[in-house]
Amino acid sequence: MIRKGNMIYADIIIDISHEKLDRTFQYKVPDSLQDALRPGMVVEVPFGSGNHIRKGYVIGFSNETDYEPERIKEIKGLSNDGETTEGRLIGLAAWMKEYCGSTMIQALKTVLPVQEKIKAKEKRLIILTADREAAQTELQMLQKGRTKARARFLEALLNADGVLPYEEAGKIGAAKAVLDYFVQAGYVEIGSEEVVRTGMTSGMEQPLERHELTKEQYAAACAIQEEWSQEQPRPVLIHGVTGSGKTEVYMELIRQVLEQGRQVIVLIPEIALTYQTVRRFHSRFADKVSVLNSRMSPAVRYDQFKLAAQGNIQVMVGPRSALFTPFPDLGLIIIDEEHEASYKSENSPRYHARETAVKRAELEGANVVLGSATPSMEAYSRAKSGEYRLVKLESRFAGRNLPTVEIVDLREELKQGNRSMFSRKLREEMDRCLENQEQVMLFLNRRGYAGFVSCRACGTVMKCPHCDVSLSEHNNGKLICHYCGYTIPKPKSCPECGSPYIGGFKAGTQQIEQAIQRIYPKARVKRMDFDTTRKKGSYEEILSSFAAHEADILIGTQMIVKGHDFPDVTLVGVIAADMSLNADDYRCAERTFQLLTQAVGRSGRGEKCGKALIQTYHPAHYSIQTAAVQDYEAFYQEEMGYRMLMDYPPAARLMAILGAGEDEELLEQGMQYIAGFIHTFNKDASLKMIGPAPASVGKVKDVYRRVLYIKHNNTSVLVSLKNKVEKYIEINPGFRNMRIQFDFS
DNA sequence: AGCACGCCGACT
DNA sequence: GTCGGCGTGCTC
Repeated sequence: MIRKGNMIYADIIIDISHEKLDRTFQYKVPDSLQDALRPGMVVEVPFGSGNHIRKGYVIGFSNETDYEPERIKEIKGLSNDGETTEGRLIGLAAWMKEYCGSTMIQALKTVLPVQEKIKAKEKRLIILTADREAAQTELQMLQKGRTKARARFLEALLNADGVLPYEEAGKIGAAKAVLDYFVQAGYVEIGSEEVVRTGMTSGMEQPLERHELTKEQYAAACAIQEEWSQEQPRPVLIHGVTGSGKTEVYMELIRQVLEQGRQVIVLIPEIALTYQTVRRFHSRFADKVSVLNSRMSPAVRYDQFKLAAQGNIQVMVGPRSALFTPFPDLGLIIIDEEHEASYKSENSPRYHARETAVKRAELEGANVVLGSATPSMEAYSRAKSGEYRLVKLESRFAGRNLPTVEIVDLREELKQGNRSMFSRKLREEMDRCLENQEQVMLFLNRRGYAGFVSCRACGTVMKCPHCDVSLSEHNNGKLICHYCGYTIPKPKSCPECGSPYIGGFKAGTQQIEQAIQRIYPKARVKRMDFDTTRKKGSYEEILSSFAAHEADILIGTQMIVKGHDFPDVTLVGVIAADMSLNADDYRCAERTFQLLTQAVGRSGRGEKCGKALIQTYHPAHYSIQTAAVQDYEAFYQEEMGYRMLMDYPPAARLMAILGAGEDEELLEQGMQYIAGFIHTFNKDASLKMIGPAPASVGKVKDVYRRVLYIKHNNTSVLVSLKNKVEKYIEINPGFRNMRIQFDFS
């Protein structure tokens, strides 16, 4: 945050330990601190009627106040412990507020471990120190007198054998004053007992196993070290084909950082947080490692963070939120499978772990290493421009060859009269596999699926002429673009070839399962999707039972293509590559490429050679063609051309303004007003505005959603525009009954 | 969390 | 009346 001139007041958060104090207070900035004070700094301020000196965190500045100016106190000075981990995290929150478009409170709640009702991290106890007889006599005295609260309290304490949890005192109606009386009189003491709620660490001790790095892995580690020795080390992107052993390189880097006495955060996609991944880290770094996952209660999570802050662990492995582990001397942040969509937060602040990690590393003098077999367009374009350092791992483990990939044209199948979900080629291959007692995986890439309409004869997909994304079919029989709002009625026949076989794409895992069971009644089939994995642990269960060859065919969505090696799988069938290819957003080609590359890589991981079949109506599409031959570079070039042509990220920056409200008309009006307001800042027409349009999920629980997109090649232009819109919304009461959020990509 | 304020019951 | 314990609510 940049300060313009002298600021009179600073917004300060007092000690974040209590929910009630979870708001900002304004303090005067003394002249002596005018230049030095920055958001994230820790200061000492007088607080409350007793003017007790407390720690506060500076989160922003202003020149105005709603409070009576004469009652505003002055900051006493900088806290002597100056920079703290917490303070730096608050600096990160300030950045998130600015660049991800959220309120400061939302950003703080994301970044700081202390919130919700954390059951006293340190359990406080009231301990009776006087002997019981004296206490008994005192109790009788109190009961005779009018000191009811004191009597009540002492009685409870005696009944509890002289030890009472601190919270109990409040429950039985004994205020602080009552307690103080007894402490003063020497009857009781307030003691504490450390109660550490452990995560999941026991029973995993294993001997340290150390793998020798291959030549290539060693070279990669050296290249990264070389980058780190630079004056200003850049983030490193490891582009390593599947099976090239990125994890081994991570392990080596972690070892080096730990040796320097610094700590490491390892982010992995939620879906990959399996027992096996975790064990890998455990077997290498033993009790230095702790693991976070989103199923953990806030209390357990809090304890994990505390262990980290106290230096009891040095490596934290976890999903997106593990990024905020409060290590005192963070040395390295690793983000594995950097392209994964789960690294982007769905709630405000809608931060991306990659960008946020780079920022945190910058604030704390740490390094960042990203890894992927199919890097995101964002990361790879930065690596190309030199903003990131690119390191490649190109060879696979010996004996593991690429499976042969075949693309099946579903339009041909229709011409030949085959209207089932499985092409003749796929049937043939499945027959062969099952006969040889090998396993089959059938993959349905439904991610981002939103009901596109296509022609089954020629493959034509109904697209928006302005945004070049697929139109989505709505209940009212109309086709809508979720970027600009363009709407047309659903055509009765294909506008290209006139075929009447035009319609929505309907295939689910259940239908596939039923069809398979009809064709292969003897085959043992497992299905894996949201329904079958809802129960805790069932995800692991299905995968390990399939790995143990307890089933012949596994049908599933993207969950089945991550992690886990299945040595007996020799055939992977992608039922309809078009499902992810024709999603209604600009990233669908990228996602399809990533999913197909991963799916193909599942086949032939054992000794036998593997095969993969991709069924599609668009056999010539570049993401399918390049995925089939695993040519990332070719894909990137094509895709980047499209992004540049259409001004989509990373070629330009895209800010989405998301509106939600119960009244559809008011919401539409409000969004139009915002569009009009933005228009006044666009005299030079450098901003490209599209929409407002109904959001992808247009209505959730009777709340309507609209979205407005703004494109510009400069992030800071969009950020300052966001700030203007925020003010505009705050001033105009018409926006009271709708919620506005921002999302940058 | 800590402090003041104001309510209410008992005792001068 | 007035003293003092005890619950409530505010703190820039």
